[in-house]
Amino acid sequence: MMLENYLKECLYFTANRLSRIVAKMAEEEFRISGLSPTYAYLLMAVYDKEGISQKELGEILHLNPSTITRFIEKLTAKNLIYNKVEGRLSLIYTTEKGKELEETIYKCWMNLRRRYSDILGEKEGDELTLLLDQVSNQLENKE
Amino acid sequence: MMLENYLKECLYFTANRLSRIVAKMAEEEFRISGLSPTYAYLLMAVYDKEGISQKELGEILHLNPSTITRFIEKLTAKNLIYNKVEGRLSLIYTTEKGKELEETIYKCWMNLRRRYSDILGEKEGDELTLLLDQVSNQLENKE
DNA sequence: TTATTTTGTTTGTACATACAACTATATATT
DNA sequence: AATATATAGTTGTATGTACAAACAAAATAA
Repeated sequence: MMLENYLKECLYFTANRLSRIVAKMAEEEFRISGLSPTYAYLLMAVYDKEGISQKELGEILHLNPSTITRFIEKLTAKNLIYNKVEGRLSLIYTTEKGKELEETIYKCWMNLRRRYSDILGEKEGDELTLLLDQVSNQLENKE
Repeated sequence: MMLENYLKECLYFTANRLSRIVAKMAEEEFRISGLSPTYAYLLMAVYDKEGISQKELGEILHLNPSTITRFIEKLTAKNLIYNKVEGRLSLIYTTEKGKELEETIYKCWMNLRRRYSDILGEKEGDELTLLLDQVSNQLENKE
């Protein structure tokens, strides 16, 4: 069998490739917010729950604690969030400047969605997204 | 709407998450080869065509030229491949030591496949993989 | 034949992310 | 109350990958 077939029959390879393609699109769409997409999503999580802990952020975003720490650092440096240490917890809040970004981020989110929907079809895009979510859950629970 | 819904409705987020989960599985399965999966795939591409150029490697693996250069460096340092410069091309060949890895890599590839098939179902896993390949092609051609 | 453009590769730099080891706080056990 | 264990966050370090700019060779135009 030819190599290309091996590759396209490997979930690691195809998932990885798709992820890079979509990541590039997402970076472009979020550029006007001045943030890369994951940072924007972290902010969204704080809009959703002011005073959220880092642990919760990690759970929602499916990122490692150390990654969260690093993201918090950067967003704090940009003066978009701040944290209040409460015992061993570090609770995260948006600053005024952070709040001002909410509209923009939401717009980016919509633009990204429209961008791939235009190519894949709205229904197909949504179904794919849902499918990937379910598959991830399966893979994470079953081991 | 709650944030978690926004996230699982975003292809960037779900594709990225899946990719990280599968990447971790793949790294574990390829560990016995001493290579991370993408390096192993590069080697497979050289098995498939001794004397392949870096450009071709990039096209097959869907990686940037600069990334290929870096991978070549590492695999050369491990004495698994070598290159022959031919004009402006750099042609890649496997060394003896590289050839010895072929069996092992193939086994890792199979193990990885079995591992996620056991969770997702063989048919479902294959269909998903094919779907991701098609979606990636769509997204890359349509812009 | 020289000058220009194109093509393939490399180098510097940057970023998202992870893991392992560590620190600090909180809870449970003796 | 003192000690042990669990939990939350941080720090050092590593890795895969990309982009932009540089470089070198080849192809084309002058």
